[in-house]
Amino acid sequence: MARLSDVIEALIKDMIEEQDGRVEITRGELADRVNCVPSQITYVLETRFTHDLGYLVQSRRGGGGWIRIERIVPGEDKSAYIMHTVNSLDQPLTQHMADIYLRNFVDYGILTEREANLMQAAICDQALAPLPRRPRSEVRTSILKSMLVRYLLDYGRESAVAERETENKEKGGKQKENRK
Amino acid sequence: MARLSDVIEALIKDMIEEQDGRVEITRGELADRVNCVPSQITYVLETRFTHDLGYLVQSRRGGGGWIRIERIVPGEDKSAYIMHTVNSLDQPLTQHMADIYLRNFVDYGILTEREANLMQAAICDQALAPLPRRPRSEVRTSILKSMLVRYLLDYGRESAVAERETENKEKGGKQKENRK
DNA sequence: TGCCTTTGACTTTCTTTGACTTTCATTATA
DNA sequence: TATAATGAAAGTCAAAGAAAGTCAAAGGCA
Repeated sequence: MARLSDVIEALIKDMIEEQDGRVEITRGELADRVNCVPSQITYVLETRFTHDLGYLVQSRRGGGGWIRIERIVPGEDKSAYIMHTVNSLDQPLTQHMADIYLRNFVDYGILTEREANLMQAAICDQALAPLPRRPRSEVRTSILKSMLVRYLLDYGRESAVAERETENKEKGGKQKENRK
Repeated sequence: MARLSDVIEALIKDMIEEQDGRVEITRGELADRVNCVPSQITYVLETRFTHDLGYLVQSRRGGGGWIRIERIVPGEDKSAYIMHTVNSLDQPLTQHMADIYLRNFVDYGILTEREANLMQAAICDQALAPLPRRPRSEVRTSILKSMLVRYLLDYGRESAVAERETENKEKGGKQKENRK
């Protein structure tokens, strides 16, 4: 018998598929649809929509609150490389090690120097100075993963837009703004 | 959707933009336009138009009273705007507050959406999840500042390169490709 | 038996509302 | 003319509302 969590997972994935890689909905509404308590949604998001799997999850509390789940566009050239790194990252990272990863990305033409610099600024010792060493290296890993997935997400969208535009041009059709 | 506060925020920003960086209006009239109680305007001003975000809000009570909202830093000078933020930021930031800062940058064309997204990924709750709430907000401030400063550094370098290239062109000299 | 799942009571974060207070300009009054 | 009354603002603050988050206990299943 299908576990509830599996049903929720499938539902979310369907919605993501239908909606161009991104869902925004209230946790409560999602819970209503499958008749479960809201906290179960949280559980599913935490266990099945992780960075490693290429998802970003955000939320906002209070009136008008929501949860948002976004997924990278798989199958791009870059994405395999970056996701491979994301998946292999599971140990705490020193700044030095993180720098090496970033340098590699630049050397292989995956990231521009600017992009790498920005990421470096987020995970350098100075930025994380308020933290003791222990959680510092842990959170460094987490931040790096988050940024890499985000990068991929926007990168994928951009190429998708570019493709669509090329198609339109080929068809000689006129294009209209389709991003809100 | 349509959180009232968001509508009010957008409305005020539009008015500021149209009127060259400053609006003067009665709180009551603003409230009437969006059909809310006047104190909600106060709430929006307090949360979205603070000094740190680059605004100066003044008001006068009594008959003929008004509120005035003004951008502190002129819109054209991107680096001044970012520096203002870096300098005035020193309180711990919730993700929600950080998002407001980033959206402000995007609204004024200081960061592209992608750049803001990338920064957002570095300071979102999901990325900082390994941390307990207390140090989390503190380190968020620190990371954001670090990224903004780095952004400025590279931004400066880039405009310096652009300038140099212009100079070279003017001299008719040929230029070396030194940046992607 | 040990790991997932499921549940629900309780907490925290944001937003909206409204009753009450303070301040100011204008007008009326002594 | 000096003061008092009036009305028109904005300010304050706490309560109610609307979400999501947390966490530990209970339930299943390999």
